[in-house]
Parts: sequence; structure tokens; C-alpha cells
Amino acid sequence: MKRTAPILPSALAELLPATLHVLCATITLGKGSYLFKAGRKPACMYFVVSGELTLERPGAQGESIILQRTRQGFAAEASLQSASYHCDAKAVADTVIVSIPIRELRTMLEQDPAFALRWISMLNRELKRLRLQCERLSLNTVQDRLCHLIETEGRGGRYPMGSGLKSIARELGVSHEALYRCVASLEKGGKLHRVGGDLVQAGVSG
Amino acid sequence: MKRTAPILPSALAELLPATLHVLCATITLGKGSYLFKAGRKPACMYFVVSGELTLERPGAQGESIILQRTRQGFAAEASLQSASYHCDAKAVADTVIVSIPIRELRTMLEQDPAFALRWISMLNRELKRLRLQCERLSLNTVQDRLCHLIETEGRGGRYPMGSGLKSIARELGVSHEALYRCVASLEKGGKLHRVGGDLVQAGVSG
DNA sequence: AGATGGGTATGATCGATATCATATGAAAAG
DNA sequence: CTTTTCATATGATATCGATCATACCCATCT
Repeated sequence: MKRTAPILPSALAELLPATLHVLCATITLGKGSYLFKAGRKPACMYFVVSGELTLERPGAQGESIILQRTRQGFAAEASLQSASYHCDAKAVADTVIVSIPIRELRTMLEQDPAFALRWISMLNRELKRLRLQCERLSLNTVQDRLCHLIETEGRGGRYPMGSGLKSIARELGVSHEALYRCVASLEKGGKLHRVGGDLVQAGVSG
Repeated sequence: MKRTAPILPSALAELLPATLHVLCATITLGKGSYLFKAGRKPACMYFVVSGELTLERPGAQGESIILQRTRQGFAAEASLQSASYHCDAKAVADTVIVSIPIRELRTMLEQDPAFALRWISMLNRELKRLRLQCERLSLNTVQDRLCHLIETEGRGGRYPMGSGLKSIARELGVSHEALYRCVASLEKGGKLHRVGGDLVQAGVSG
């Protein structure tokens, strides 16, 4: 784990009041290393900039249960209120994280109503995204999930596949092979095209 | 749609400041009726007490895309900030809803920091629940999903099946037949028992 | 008592996907 | 320049679950 001067992504810089900016730190985690372990008292809130962080805890059968998987955004927001972590946070890839001290964050939320409302907006957007993802994962074919993704997260039938089809597959909860086949089949049927780095849905519009 | 004097569920009564209590109204919706339609300006925030409410909008291919499905809790929290609804809200069963005026809600969030923090707590809990559900829906067998549900939403390996296995099946995103079979098979293997109205996981504890 | 409806349950079938294997091309590393 | 690695791709196979059908039990209604 390495700490450096805070370089905030713009989403975070616009959300947080200036007072908090200087209190943030950037942390880089190597694949397989832990950000925190269960039992520890939360001192910071974490924002994943890149890579992938999972929150997990052991299940009754000894297997590890994944509670959350964050590739971009806040992890363990609930630690804002809780007295101790109930899970481990593990980087499953090389990961860059920004930490924000909870104590000062809480103080600012209490003292700055505009900030509190921005924070609530952020949580609302996050909720919306997660609800969409749940609905998507409830669909039972790869094609349905992919189309739902393009319709809801894309813009005008275009969805950027920045990090590749493989990572989209994980997001859709399907194997990458299945996704490759699905995309190939949709392309063959003329219902989908790859333009630049985007997946573009052929508008039936009729 | 029928409006009556506000009878708030305790979760809501404890969350909202007293000032807002009297401004709430209870609404009962018959199966198939709409709470609001896309385009309208949001005036109220809605809390589903019982029944089931979906938010949907038409997809590019004409099919209807479900954005959210609420059986208990807030629906369309994001309407707190948005200028108009982007979807329809439809009761897919006879449904009881409490409405809270957005304008006054926002005012209170700005003026009452303690309330704002309670609201943030509520959103955090909701996020936590949804993240768990996403992880659960990413599991590919019925058994894995059921065990994950019991481990994460239950208490000490017990999960109440209050509304029956059929509704749990919907929550798990599987057919009820598949769930019946899964439960039967786990019971046969001694890994699960039905005690009272609960599903009880046999602790391997060794 | 008979009818109706819903949850529970189980059987049979079919299709979709996970999984394993293999191949190719591009980029990165040596 | 060769080697390694990784995303992309496609084939073969086995399995799990969706779906349709049937049946039972229990509550409610008539």
C-alpha cells in the first residue's frame, strides 16, 4: 500500500467541499492485498478510481461471500455510520483508491446542507444504477441483459466498451464466451454493430 | 386510487421529522393501476408499504423495460432531484403507498442536519441491500443464490419465508419450480430445514 | 358441500449457458 | 526478434433451469 498526494477524480472533486480535498489521500493497492479487515474501526471512506475492490466475509460453510464489488465509485459507504467493519476489503486487481477521513466528512455533512444534498444526490444516482443492474441480472438470457445494458446505461443505443467485452461480461454476470457469441449473433442478424469503441444497437424504429 | 389519513409504518415515522408526518398521505392502488406516468413533474416521494410497484419505460424495440421493482421501501428516490419522471409507476398487485411531499422534504433535509444524516443512513442501508442482491444474482445456481440469501439477509442461518417460497423465488430471479426443487434437495441432503416459518441452514460448524 | 384460487410440489422436455479446449491476432515484455 | 500475455473468437459437451403439465392441500366464497 502506497500513499501519495491527493489527485481527485473530477466526480469526487465536484462532490466534496474544498475543505475536504486536502484531507484526501491516494492509495495504490497491489492485486491480492487488503485495504482493511473485519473488526477494524472505520477511519476513512474509500473511492475506487481504477482496478477492482471486493468486500467479502466468510460464510457458514467456510466459503467466502462477496458483499460488494466496486470497479468505480464508493466502497462501503455504510462505514460512514458503523462502528466497525464487518467484512474484508480486498483488491482483486491492481487498484487505485482515494481515501476520505470519515470524521471530517461527517462534520461537513452536518455543517454544510448543500454538501449533504449533493451527497444524497450521489447516493440516489448510485441506487438508480444498482436497481437497474438488479433488474438486468434478473433477465435470463445474455441477449436480454446486453440489450438492457445498452438501453439503460448507454446513450441513444450506443454503449462504450472501453475496457473490453470481457469486463462487460463480468458486469452482466455471464461468461465472456457467451457474450462473444451473443454479440456475434446479433451482428450477424444486423441488430448490433461495433463502431469505434462502441456497441451500437440498430434502431428498429418502426 | 384512494387517499386516506396518514398511517405511517414505524420505519417511516422514525425516519421523518414530526413536521412531515401530517403532510403524508396513504394511497391504495388496485392491481394494474398507475401511480404516475412519465413526463409528469414529481410532487411526491413514495414509500411502498405493501403490494408491489414497478417503474418501467418502453425500450427501443417496443418492449417494456423494468427499472425498479419495489415491494417494501422507497420508490424513485431520485425524483427528489429530478424535474420530471422518466418512467411510469405501475402497481402490479394491490398496493399500499405513503406519499411525502418533495418540496417540504427537501426543505427539511436542508434545515435539519440530523434528519439529513438519518436520510443518508437510510440510503446507505438501501445501497448495501442492493449490492448484496446484485452479488446474489450474479451467482449461477439456485442453490448458491438461496444460500447467499440466507447467509446475508438471514440471522444466524435462519431466514423467514413470510410471504412464501414463491415470492422468494422472484427475489432470487429464478422460477418457483426451481426453488421448490432446490429446497427439497437441500432438505433431503440434510443441509436445510424448515422450522416454523423459517428456512434454517444446517450449520456445518466444523 | 361444491367451486375457486393460490401456494406447494414433482415430472418431462428443451434450450441456453457454463465449462473446457483450441486458435488467432495484437500488444507488451524480454 | 522472440516470447509471453491477454482479449477475442469458436467448437464440443454437459448441466442447470425455464417452461409446460399435472396434482395435492388449504382457505375462502357461494
